[in-house]
Amino acid sequence: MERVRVGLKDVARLAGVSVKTVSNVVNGYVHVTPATRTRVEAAIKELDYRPNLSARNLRQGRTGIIALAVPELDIPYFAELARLVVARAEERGLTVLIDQTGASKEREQLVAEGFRAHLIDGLILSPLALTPEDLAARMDNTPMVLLGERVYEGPADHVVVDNVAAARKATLHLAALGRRRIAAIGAQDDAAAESSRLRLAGYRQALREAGLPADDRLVVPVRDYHRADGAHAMARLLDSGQTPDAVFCFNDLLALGALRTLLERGHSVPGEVALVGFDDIEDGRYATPTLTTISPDKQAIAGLAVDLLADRMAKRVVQGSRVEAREIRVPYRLVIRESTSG
Amino acid sequence: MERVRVGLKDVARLAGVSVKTVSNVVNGYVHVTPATRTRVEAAIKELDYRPNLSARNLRQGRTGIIALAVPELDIPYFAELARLVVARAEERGLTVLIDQTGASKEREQLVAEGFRAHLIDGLILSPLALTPEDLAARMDNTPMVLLGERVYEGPADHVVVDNVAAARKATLHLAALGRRRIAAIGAQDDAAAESSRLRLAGYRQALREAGLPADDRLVVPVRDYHRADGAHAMARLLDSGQTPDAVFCFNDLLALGALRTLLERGHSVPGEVALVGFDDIEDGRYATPTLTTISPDKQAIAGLAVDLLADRMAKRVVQGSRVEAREIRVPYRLVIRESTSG
DNA sequence: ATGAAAGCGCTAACAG
DNA sequence: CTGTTAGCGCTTTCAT
Repeated sequence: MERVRVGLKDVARLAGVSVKTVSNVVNGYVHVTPATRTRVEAAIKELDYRPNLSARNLRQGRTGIIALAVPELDIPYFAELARLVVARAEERGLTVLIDQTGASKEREQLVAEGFRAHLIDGLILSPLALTPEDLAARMDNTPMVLLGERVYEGPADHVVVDNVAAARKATLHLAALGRRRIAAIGAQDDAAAESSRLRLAGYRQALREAGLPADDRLVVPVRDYHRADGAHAMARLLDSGQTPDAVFCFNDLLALGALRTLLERGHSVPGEVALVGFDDIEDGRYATPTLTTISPDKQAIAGLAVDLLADRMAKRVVQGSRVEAREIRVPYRLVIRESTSG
Repeated sequence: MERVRVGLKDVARLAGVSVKTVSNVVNGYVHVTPATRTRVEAAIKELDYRPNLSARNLRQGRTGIIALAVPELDIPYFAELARLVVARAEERGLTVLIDQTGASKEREQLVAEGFRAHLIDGLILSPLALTPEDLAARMDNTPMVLLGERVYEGPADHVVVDNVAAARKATLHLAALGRRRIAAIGAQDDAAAESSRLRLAGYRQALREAGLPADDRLVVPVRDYHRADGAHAMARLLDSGQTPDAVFCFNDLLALGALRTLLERGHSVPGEVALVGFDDIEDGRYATPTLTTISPDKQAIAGLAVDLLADRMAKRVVQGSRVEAREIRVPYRLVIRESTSG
């Protein structure tokens, strides 16, 4: 038994009205007699009619779909963000489609250049490999909101956390504990690695303020921001003989990896080495010791990203794309847990 | 400066050919003179033409979009699955849109009943709250693939792991270590909680085989499968005076929560209490001690789900929806780590 | 308050 | 190998 394709026309016929009237009912217009409305609604239910979105989209020139482009969905920070973005979008009647860039410059560029043109109305992008120049040179004019530090002056909104200030705060916390040899894990050579650069700056600034010497042997570069990178970085640091008494890791995954290496080798945390991360992912709250970390307001990040994007999408319809780029700073907190206070 | 809406017609005019020819080029048809092709391609680049997907979809009756419905994106198991599904779908030219059901029956039903009708061509659903009856009563006939144990005989494919056998294997592993008081964390009252029911069955079967008494005080129910639930369940177990010498947790998050509680209270793992989880999420590989777990082949789950779905979508076009429901069993392994072998 | 008809951009017959 | 044309299902003037 094959379900029949049912359209507005069929509903109209059954209800004995015109297509326009059915459309009005479906779209909740006001000027419809209650009687007519009831009749139409009955017909809709009877036929199990569902509007064809493709047709509606074609007609209206929009789809109600936005894309969220993140490096990878199973990086907890982005998974948490994605959950919040999807939830907020839903509240606003928007559907979210996910693009995974793998932090590859090519994929990020593809996404930014709108390879989903005509399918999405807007884009939330977490650029990792794209340089400010790349972004400034963007041709596509689909509304876009960028997540992460501001790196670009084009007509795109940014939702940012003050990475320098947050990294400084994390490092000062370690210094205040009396730690003198504070290492940093998470430096990246890559020119595009904005947040790495900024967190490093905050770390160095804090050392200066605390009157501690900046020892480059305590700054460990990583390839990626995964647990494995943190574990390897920590191992390299220990192997080099540069045992620190504290480590600021540029994200929680690095910190969890580093923690693993430390415990594996019999170092006590925070006894011998104190540890701070960045992101406040749930893992850190259940690690042993629990992880001190910088906690950005993810709810705000996701909510604002969707709101800004929706606003820009609306504006675009009315007045082209001539809207000032806005930058919104989101609050963060230092959450002190056992890895610095056990 | 407003970008002009450019369509096939414009490209055709510029290239001096008909729309059909442009369409042929765009869709990579064979019968096009190289010369013509080049000319058309030049025009496309010149105008920065992008096909309007809504129009194409409307015409073809499909969208190339599939939905992945999971309880929540930041549950690591589902995040890992989502990453793999999105990646595999992309390989097949499909776009994935995410629905978060929050394991709510209402939301799951909405998704299964096709509230995205005409927007998606197919659906991959991980049902948590839906009962077999709910699913059997499904009206919508969008192709669907179910993830998890088979609970339903309708025309939907299933990608499953043998929960009973896997749980049995995990429990037998603990018994083989000489543990006698093996607890289980993760029972659920909910009638819809298939995998909980099955894992519990496997656990009990293993106890019987190992000649161990089944003590219901060692079976701890939970509300959800999050870290917090595991932590609380373990606390309740310890508080009840029923200290076990091993615990089989029905997923890794429960195990990580339980681990936290054990360490917090000074119990050694695996010394006093050995621990096994289920899912093999990355967290478990970096916990201290690292977590022994059942590792389902997630790559296979995601890949097969997409493949089965794509196959069913193709078949539907050809021959309606008359295809046997298929059930595919995916392999799993017991991965022994420190939490049972330290 | 409702109806009639045009057309969004594309693909697929059907011609040639 | 390429051109012409008819809709896909919907919203939206413009009438009534």
